[in-house]
Amino acid sequence: MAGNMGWGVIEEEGWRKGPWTSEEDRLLILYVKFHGEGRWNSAARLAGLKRNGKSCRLRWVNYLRPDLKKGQITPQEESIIQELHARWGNRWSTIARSLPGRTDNEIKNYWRTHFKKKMKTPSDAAEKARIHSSRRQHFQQQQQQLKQQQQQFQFNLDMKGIINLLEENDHRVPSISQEAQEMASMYPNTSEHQGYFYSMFNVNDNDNNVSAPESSNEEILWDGLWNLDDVLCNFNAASATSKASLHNLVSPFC
DNA sequence: AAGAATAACAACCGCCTCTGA
DNA sequence: TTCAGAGGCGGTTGTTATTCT
Repeated sequence: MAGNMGWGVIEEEGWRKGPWTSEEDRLLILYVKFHGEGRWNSAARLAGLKRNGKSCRLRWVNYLRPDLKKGQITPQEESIIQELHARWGNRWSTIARSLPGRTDNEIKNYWRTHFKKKMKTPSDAAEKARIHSSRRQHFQQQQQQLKQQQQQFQFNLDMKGIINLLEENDHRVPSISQEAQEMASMYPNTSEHQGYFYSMFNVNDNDNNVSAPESSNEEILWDGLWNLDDVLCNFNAASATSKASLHNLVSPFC
């Protein structure tokens, strides 16, 4: 819904406000994918987002986290919410911990729109709300699927563009640095590029988890990734190893 | 058909706590 | 011990979508 909400985008002291764009979402997802959650002010800076840290955190926690459960609150969840609210009151984050995939914001909104209403009119409001919610849910699921398909398509296009540019430059720099060759020997079951990538991001062949690079050089490399212009600009001056790592960094997305 | 009412929820605000220098 | 910055939390607002009259 955020994308089509008509809030004017306010710029205050350089910070953007209002609804997030799909591009901003994409940048934030990429940041978290490689740096992990936390250090949200850094996220804003490194990802090139003109958002403050709080806004980044909120967007991730309430909307972008991959483990979020989409869809209607189930009757089981509803009864849990009622029970826990009776016990803890408006401690939404505490309640949310008992409902995996649900956020405190979501539960808070649900409570306000459902239970407060129910307390006023205990008639057939619940049934009407359920029907209404079901219809709305169906519509939203369709819209969500469509949006995700569009975003994935655009994302793949972007990444393929980067890959193509990297490959063009690969032809101009045929030699592989000694470091890359060492990494290739350390990871004999992979290409030298993958070996460097794995070592750089602390992953192995059996591990899909990727952690953030630690050294300052790697951070510089990482920072450069966030802006395609920067990538291309730095590329001409970068080592073959760095280019290989850049290449492998974006490959999984294509 | 049109306007009013309501539901839903993303996003912001302000306060509080925690943590590290 | 103090202080500043980061992050967490609950309350609230603003907007769109949908239903009702």
